[in-house]
Amino acid sequence: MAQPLQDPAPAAAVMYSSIIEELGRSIVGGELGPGERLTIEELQNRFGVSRTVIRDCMRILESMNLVFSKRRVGIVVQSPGHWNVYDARIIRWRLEGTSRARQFRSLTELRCAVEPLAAAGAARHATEEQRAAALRLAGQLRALGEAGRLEEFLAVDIEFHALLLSASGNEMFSALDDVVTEVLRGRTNQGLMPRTPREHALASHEAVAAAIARADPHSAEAAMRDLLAEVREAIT
Amino acid sequence: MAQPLQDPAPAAAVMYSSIIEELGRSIVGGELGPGERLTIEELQNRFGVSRTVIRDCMRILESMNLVFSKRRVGIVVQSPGHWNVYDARIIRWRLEGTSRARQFRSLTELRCAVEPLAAAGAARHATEEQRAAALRLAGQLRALGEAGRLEEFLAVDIEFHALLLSASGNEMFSALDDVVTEVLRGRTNQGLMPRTPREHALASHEAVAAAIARADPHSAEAAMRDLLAEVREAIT
DNA sequence: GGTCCATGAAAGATACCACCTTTGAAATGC
DNA sequence: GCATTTCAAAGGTGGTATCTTTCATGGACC
Repeated sequence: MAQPLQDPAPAAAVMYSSIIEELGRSIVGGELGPGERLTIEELQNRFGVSRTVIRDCMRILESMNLVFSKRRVGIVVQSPGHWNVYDARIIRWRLEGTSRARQFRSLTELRCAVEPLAAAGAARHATEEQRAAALRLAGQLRALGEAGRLEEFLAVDIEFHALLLSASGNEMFSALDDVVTEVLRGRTNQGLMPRTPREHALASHEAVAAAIARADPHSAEAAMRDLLAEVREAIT
Repeated sequence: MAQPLQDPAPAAAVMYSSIIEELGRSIVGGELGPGERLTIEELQNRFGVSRTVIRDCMRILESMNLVFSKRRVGIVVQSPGHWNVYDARIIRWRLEGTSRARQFRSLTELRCAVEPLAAAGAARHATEEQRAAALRLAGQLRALGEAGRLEEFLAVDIEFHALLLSASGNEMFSALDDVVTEVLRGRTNQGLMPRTPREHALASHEAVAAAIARADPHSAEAAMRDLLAEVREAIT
């Protein structure tokens, strides 16, 4: 049974994923502009794969509204206005490319819009466990923040916000947890965060958690708005 | 060449779209529960099409995270938590099915979250034409509202809100115009709207438009929040 | 006899190929 | 300038090959 091939890299996990990545990035990055045409045959040659694989890729790109295909014409790149900008892959590609700053700003603004209502929702709908968890996480945030342990602080912060979104009782909100995670992570990595979290931030996290714990939607919403105030100022 | 076949084409515009519709609806509607398995062969027989078509469909459903496929296992239905709930088709299917009420509530809440910030954004970024259009539409709303012409009122209302979203300068917001349209239309059709729009609604539309016209983000946001207040009360 | 791991077989997705059909843009003809 | 023809490219079919995962079988060891 000697496993001669220990090769841990099945690499070609799925053939098309790498093609999707490359084409998606080119479109989102703007190297392939709206109206530009591709053909299946051309892509076959370019990537050295069969028609089937290219077709699969086109179906996927089509369902993200990055392209559409017409007979006799080929595959046409769509203009940005048509893209499914909530698709996780498109969000990722935009954050990787030259439009990072703009995308980051959009996501931050979206977060600022959604989180206050998510907090109110959590105050209404959270389970007992979730309310307890919110208090616990807010406590950890203070401890880690005052100790200046930034990385752990970030991890708990992400957990805290994800908890609120999922407790909000609104699946459209919980689906945004990746967005919020990305924004929080980006803020820390870009050095937009103070060396040690401000007292104000710690206090408002605690206020949000407390309001959720005592099922007080109005206070939860207000506290979250307060928490986000400085974030909003930074982007406007 | 005599076209013997005038056949008005059995609608099957594109083959797979109807299959996607049917399967998507079953999954979203819950007839196909999470973990349930399908195979390509079985679907081939069921719909009487070739493997290629089924594969194309699976690629699309997969990219919406409604299913995932594994070798030797088949195609497995994903649990609702994984779905791309911002995909226009999924939103539509959910609104058609038994989960309509819940989905409607979620979308309304999302709208309430986003529109105030969109209004603020519009006050900052709108073009001169857009500012003028906002004022004009608000004026039309008053006229139509006072005249009790509900259908035209709805159409202009939809146009007004779509304008704000697209003028907001945030593509994540503008991508939600379908959502807002759907919510507005639903409110009217479900008889949630008063016979003639309330004075308060007319006045706050005007206030939003005026704030945008004079590039006053804070007032625009506040006026929009005021406009949405009664909507929010209705869903909580 | 019961538990555990190796082995093999089978099921079903992934991938490639060759070929036919349909569509609609563009060239051509009147 | 309109109708007709042409034809390139996508849509669709079905066959074959490959690969991965599961599941059942069977032997070894406790």
